[in-house]
Amino acid sequence: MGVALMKVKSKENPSVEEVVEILSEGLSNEAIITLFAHCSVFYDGRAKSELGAGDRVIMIKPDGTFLIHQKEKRVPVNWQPPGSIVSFQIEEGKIKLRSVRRKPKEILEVELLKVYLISYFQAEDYEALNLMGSEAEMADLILQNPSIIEEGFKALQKEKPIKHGIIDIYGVDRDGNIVVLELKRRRADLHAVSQLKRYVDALKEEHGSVRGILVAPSLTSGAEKLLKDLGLEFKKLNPPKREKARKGKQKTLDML
Amino acid sequence: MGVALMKVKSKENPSVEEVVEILSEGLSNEAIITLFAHCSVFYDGRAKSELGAGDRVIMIKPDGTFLIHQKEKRVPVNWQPPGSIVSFQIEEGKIKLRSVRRKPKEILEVELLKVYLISYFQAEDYEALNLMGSEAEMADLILQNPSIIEEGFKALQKEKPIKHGIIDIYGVDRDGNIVVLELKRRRADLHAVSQLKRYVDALKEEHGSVRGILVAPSLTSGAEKLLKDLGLEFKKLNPPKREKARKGKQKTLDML
DNA sequence: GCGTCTATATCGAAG
DNA sequence: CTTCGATGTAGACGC
Repeated sequence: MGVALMKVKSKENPSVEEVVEILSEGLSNEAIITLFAHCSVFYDGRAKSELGAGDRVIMIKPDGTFLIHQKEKRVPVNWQPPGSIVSFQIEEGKIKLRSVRRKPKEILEVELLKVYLISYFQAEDYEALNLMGSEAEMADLILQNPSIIEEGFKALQKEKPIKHGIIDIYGVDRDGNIVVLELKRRRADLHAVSQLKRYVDALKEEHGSVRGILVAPSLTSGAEKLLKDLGLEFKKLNPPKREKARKGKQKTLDML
Repeated sequence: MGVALMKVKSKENPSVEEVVEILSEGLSNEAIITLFAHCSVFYDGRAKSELGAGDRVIMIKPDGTFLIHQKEKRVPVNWQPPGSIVSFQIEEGKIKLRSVRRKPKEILEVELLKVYLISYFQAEDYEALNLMGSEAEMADLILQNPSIIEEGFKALQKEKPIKHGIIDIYGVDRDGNIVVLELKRRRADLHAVSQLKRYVDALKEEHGSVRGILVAPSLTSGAEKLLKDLGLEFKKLNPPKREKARKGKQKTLDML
């Protein structure tokens, strides 16, 4: 017995039975389910939280993602990541949604006090994001054109694992000194300087003189001071916004 | 002329005119608007991205938050943060949503090729999340009971600003040595050790011997090695999951 | 699986 | 406003 394959289904002010029906259908159809509901939320896992009753938007994705959004902020107030298992039960005439993550063990429970809208969407999507301006692209730019850093710079290795961490770019300058580059796609802060220092210190245990260069569009005031105190250097570089080869799944003949 | 104040409104497979109507109503009503739509997305700002046509869920919050979710992953594929200004226009019979952030200048554009569902929700919510198990609670625990760290430890200051950064907890041990605590609510990594090292180094410029203790439930293998190499210490401590005083806005008589 | 690191990170607190 | 550090960070990539 197959469930009707509808692209979209929705119901305003549904009864408990209708919520159960649409929820079940959405889950078995691998649809994205959204609810507008008055609800309270409980979470226990890496931390623990309680959220008293209020109106929220709930989204359940076919990959197990579970999101609860309040009317403000970019981030969900509570959530469960992909791979979580969602289920529901009825207690005293109210629906309780439950999402469980196995490792680490985390449980999210939503008590639906009133559902204003339930809907699902059988989304088809074969496209992936093409993002330009990442740190990876800064690295590509430097590897293709090392003199951007300084005349005579030669890049020897990318993502070189060392004793305590992984160096973004490892190379030598015109005088043969070892050079460590730490790249940041945005304004670099104290954290970035400490990271560079850690790499430089690790290499200094083996080589004599090691230069450390922080490559970023700019520095915070504190980063600039610390960099100077530690004898490290700064090279201004903006991340390039270049088109990349398409990575997303393409609709091919095989899929039809 | 006032717009009818409905808590929820929705329309499946709406016409362009109906999308415009519900969108306008939702925006002026300070509602959360969601769309199920086949769309393509363009973003330019701190980075730049393109996303070819596919089915997504779009959410627009009254605070300006703009989210575009694909059917997988916990995070939105594109977004705009709170404070952004949303608008729309019609081009060749298609609706184009546009969200602009002023600083940094960022633009998000969504071309709606087909809308399967549009809905809005006049959400009322006066509750804030009560989260237990944060780093702040570890700090409270230590300040209330310093011997948790070791016999004779005395905490002198919390969040002490120093030359390069801010120390979580600053104190002295039974022998009068300066002690720096760096707290982590989860397994501590290389970054945490580098951070502690930065604070210890800064204090060493003024005081003679300074002890650094990383306080966390556990350490990564690399963090343990680096900690030992740097002569720093580890104290195992789990973040407590304690109830906190309510912080959320409460419905009070004044509001009625 | 763990370890390491990036992110259009977002968010909040403090100066 | 900027700086700084936490986050139930999530996600990716390597081993």
